[in-house]
Amino acid sequence: MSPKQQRGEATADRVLAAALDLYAAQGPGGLTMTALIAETGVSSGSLYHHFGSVDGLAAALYSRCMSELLDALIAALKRSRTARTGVRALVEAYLRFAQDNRPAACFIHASSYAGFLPAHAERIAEAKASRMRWIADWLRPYVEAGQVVALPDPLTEMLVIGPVAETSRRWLAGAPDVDLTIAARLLPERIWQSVRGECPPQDRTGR
Amino acid sequence: MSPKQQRGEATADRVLAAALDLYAAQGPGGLTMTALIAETGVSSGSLYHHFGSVDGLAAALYSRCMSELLDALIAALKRSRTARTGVRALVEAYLRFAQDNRPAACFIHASSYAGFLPAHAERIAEAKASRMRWIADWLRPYVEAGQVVALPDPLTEMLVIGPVAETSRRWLAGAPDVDLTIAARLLPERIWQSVRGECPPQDRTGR
DNA sequence: TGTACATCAGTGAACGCGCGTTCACTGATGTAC
DNA sequence: TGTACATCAGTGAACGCGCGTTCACTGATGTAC
Repeated sequence: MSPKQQRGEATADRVLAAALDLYAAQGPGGLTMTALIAETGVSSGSLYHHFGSVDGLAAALYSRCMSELLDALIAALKRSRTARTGVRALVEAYLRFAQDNRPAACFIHASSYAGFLPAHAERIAEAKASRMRWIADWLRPYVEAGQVVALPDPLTEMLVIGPVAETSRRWLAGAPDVDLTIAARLLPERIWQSVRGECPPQDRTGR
Repeated sequence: MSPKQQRGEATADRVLAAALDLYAAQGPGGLTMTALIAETGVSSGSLYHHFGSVDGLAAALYSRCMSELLDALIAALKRSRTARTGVRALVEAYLRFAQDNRPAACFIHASSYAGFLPAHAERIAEAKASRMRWIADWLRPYVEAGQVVALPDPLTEMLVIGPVAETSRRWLAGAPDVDLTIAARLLPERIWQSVRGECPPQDRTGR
């Protein structure tokens, strides 16, 4: 299922790229084996050799797109030195990812909690878990210091990701009243207000 | 397309109810004309007489579910007398709706921005628009008084709905770490913090 | 360096199934006079 | 109150299409001796 030769990996990559294009161009329902075979020239047998089924292919694509998104978020966090700038950077990075990687963002938002997920849950969790842990680890010290509010497990994530996910979703759907540039300017501070703790930071280095 | 006789409306209702059940039981992909015909005993011709196509049926179902959700939110707002309690009530009502109307919430969250929406956009907007306007009208005075932050059009909605939509979505997908009761206790105040304005309310009537 | 062999990668015709949709039709309901 | 007629509601057999998947096969790659 996972390629053991270079050319195998190459074709798998090529197929996934084409699948994403297809999805972006035709929407859900455009992503079919038949279309993928026609588009890439790869044979059906080869497709099944690599992905096992349509759901397997969708899961692989989802896993890949989600990893890219999380990597973008992590990269943004790495540049941040305070809780506030970190949270703000997370928000900005998410919105920028949606703008720069429309097809991937589309696929992620449409397939979250879709049919193929239960079947390939482990495969997907594998890619997500370590990256989510990294983000949680980054945040933890600030929570312990009281600069970020302490909430049961996924609630802080909901507060930060919720508004940007909803904004992205609506923008991706083509809503004319959503402007990602304006959102990226105004949402970060508002979202920070929703997760900031009672204690301000003790020491302020830098300007 | 819209029924002109009582029995017509009755069957349309019965079909939509069955469609929602089918969706809840089998997920997306379980909602097919074939399955609906088998489930309800209504003939295919009758189905097309009322809904025109599968997409038309999905649009009608979406429109109905969304109206129910928005009505629940409006009902919650009607009981509120301050900006803070209103926003908190909105959050609580959304989460309660998800818990009490799982199939409807499922369908709404999965189909938002799905394939059938562009085709039947007007039909859906019609049901949504007046209710959304009601909510916007409720909020406006508080925005003008500075108790709720003034943001470009959909951003306040994103801040309020985003976290609860994301929380519902994950709970509906069966994530074990999401507890709607805990969310309903902790999210309202946090979300209020994200949309509150600079000016506290001038007069406080009541206790 | 050459050969033998196991594994991986890729082919493409063929399959059956269930999907959405159509259409000529019958039966029920309401309305006008 | 009765009749005629238009419209609405509902039937169900039949259609073709494109989907996901299989399978017996060939070709390429890497590895062991």
